[in-house]
Amino acid sequence: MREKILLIDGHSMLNRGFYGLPLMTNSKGCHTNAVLGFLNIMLKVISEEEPDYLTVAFDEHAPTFRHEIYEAYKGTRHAMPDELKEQVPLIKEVLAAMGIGIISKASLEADDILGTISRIAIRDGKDAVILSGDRDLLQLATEDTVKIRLPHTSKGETTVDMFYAADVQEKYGVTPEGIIELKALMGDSSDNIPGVPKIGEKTGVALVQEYGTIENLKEHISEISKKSIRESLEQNFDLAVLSKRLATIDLNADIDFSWDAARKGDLFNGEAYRIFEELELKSLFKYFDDETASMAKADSRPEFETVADLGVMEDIFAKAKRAGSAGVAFDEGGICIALSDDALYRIEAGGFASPMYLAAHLQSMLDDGEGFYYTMDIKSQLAVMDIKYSPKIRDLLLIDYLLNPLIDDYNVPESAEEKAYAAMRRGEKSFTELQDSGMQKLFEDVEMPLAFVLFDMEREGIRASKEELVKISGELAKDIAECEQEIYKDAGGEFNINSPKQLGEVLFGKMGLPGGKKTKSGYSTAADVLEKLAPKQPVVRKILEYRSVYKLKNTYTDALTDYIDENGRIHSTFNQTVTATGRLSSADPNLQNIPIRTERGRGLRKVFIPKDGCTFTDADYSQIELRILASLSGDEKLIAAFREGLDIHSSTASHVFRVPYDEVTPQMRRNAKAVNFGIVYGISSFGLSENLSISRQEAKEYIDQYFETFPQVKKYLDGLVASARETGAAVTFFGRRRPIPELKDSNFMRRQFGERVAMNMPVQGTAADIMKIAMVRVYGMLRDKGLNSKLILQIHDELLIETAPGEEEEVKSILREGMMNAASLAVPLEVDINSGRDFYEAH
DNA sequence: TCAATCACG
DNA sequence: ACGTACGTGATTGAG
Repeated sequence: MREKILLIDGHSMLNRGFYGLPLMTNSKGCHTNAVLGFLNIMLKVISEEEPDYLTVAFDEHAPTFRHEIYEAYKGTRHAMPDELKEQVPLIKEVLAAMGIGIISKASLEADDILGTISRIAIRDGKDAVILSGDRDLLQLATEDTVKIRLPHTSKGETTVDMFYAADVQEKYGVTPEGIIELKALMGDSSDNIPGVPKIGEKTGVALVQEYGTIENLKEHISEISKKSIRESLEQNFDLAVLSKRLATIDLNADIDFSWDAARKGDLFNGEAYRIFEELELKSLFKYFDDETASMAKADSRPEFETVADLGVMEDIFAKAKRAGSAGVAFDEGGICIALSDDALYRIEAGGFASPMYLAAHLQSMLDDGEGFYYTMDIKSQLAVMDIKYSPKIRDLLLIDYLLNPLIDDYNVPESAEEKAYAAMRRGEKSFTELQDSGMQKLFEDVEMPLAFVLFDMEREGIRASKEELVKISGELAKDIAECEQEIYKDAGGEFNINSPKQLGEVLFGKMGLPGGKKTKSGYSTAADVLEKLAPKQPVVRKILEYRSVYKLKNTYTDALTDYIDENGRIHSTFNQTVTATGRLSSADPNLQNIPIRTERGRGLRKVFIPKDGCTFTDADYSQIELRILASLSGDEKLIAAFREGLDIHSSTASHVFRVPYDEVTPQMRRNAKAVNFGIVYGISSFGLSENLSISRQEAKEYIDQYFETFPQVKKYLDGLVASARETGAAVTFFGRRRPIPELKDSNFMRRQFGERVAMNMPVQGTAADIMKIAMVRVYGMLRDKGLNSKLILQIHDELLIETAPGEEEEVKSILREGMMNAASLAVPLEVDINSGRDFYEAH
């Protein structure tokens, strides 16, 4: 078996990775998509080719000879985006860790290096495989020793095509050498090769097939029949000569290459593991054997000294109390305290050091210590040790979230050791950054205390009646079966109604319903599309009915039943670090999307009941986002409408449609309501027209009317976009920040999205801030007054309290006071309060 | 694992 | 000439 070398075009593959995967950041905000894309393709090809040698070639940043020629010609090069640039050193580090040789040289381009090594391989009797995203490299293919592999994505699947000389001939109609001539004529914009004007792929291939080389072509220009081509060649032949020089890969470059240095070793070694861990490329862990992985993990994990002696424990607590700052974390087994790199302690529970004893010591440290105590994800730790809030606790996870709410994984370590260590290492620095960004108050007054509130809400949970749920589920099942049969009858056969693909085929194909409008990968069968397409079709109505009932059963009744614990209660998780705007989210199960808009769905709320003797008290902000818009924009008319206590949608309708307030029709109010939503979402005439099923022209008129009526709102929204463009972020009234990288995107659509986000985030985010402040206040008042009522749910603008007997009036006044006075705006914050014997009644 | 769909604010 | 309303989470089918 001949030996084989895999040669990789570094920048070209990094480029492919970058544009092939969506931008990803790890918890440190560092972009890694190009690195991951590069590695995925490289590993795929390695497993297919099983090479004995491996080398990656990079271009140097300094302009090379061939670049200079080109720049002299055109004067520019495409700038690399920063998000890609920062990944160049990363991939080099990764490759070095994997023991893969890198070659680059100031005067050479990567393809010269690859070309030269491929010829060295031929000379030494070995095979060469070249991996690149650049078709230019096809000129290097030979009959059976040098093979070019080009990645190629279709339908989301990446395959790496294979080219020997014959394959090049077959696919492109020219020999590998002919590729050079072809590029000389047609150019290559991605590779900065100009080519000859008017000559594209088709003409180029024909000319190369006819004349072989451009030198020969030059002799025969007069024979070319097509006038425009002939003239272009006559006038621009120097461009062809230049392009040929640019396109020709050097096969005898002066490089340092040795087979020894290129030999492939163990790619998945400990060093590689650690660097993947640092970059948080978790999907690559699967390539490592368990032993390497656990060794690498142990190596990078800080060593904590186990403390079991009571005297030593007290010493450490005392030392921590005097420290300026420390990292702290706990689990059921004990407390980890990180004072410095050389002072890492794990205080073990056991014997006299009971969990209660440890909790008391920890609490005393947090209350009376001189410093600040950084931890990571406090809410998840409270379940094992009941610690009360102290202003000296600082949660690094919450700091990281405030610094950048867009990160999808904050990489919270599993173990208490690593939490304490990370908190110690990064705590102070990140906190300073937080101060510099003006979010200290938001952090200390809102997010930190809120974490403790949320923990209590999760622990309390909400009672749900299993019997009732099972009963409803049975009824729904019956309806589903009925619907199903009727649909099959209409469709003339059975199929899977839940498959949008099959449903589309039946509706628009078999049944020939009016043209399937919206498409992407087939027909859209979304409710609003079907509604517009054929609102009167009985099948369509049945399908929509089927879907809604099916959803009710599977997503709500059945799923919720499984979440009921032995005390008959459901405990959701309130995520504090997932949304881009500062809102909370609820999951496992999501209790923020329990049906209400249809009566049938709303009935489900009857299964949520307070514990025996209690009632529910529910409070929701009325139109909080529009009140914020009025207040922050300072628009007098909008402010006046709220101060006068008018119905805001009717008021908007009367202004936009120019009719007296009392003569606003329900239709006008509906339209105005959609306009108000549109304003908050960052309006576009298209979006509004879709939503209201009106023409774009009409939608535009509504919007123009709106802005004419409320000129300050217009000015405010324009200002938001302008300042977001300047600073790269949108900000709420309380200083919460959301970066908007889309505003700088080269893609028009994504830039537009960025503008809508710039308008929406300050409004939605300020509402979220106010609600969080209200929650901390309400929780504090319930506690300070020694009440037994508990805050149990938050649904963005709504709070639900399980109210203890006799506390009804006090709870109402706490909710009213806590929510109304959470912020002082130019318009009053109004709160609607209801009570009831179940969630249905209370809201 | 992703796209489509739909529940909520 | 593009192709869009803002923010979430759960379920399903299909690859």
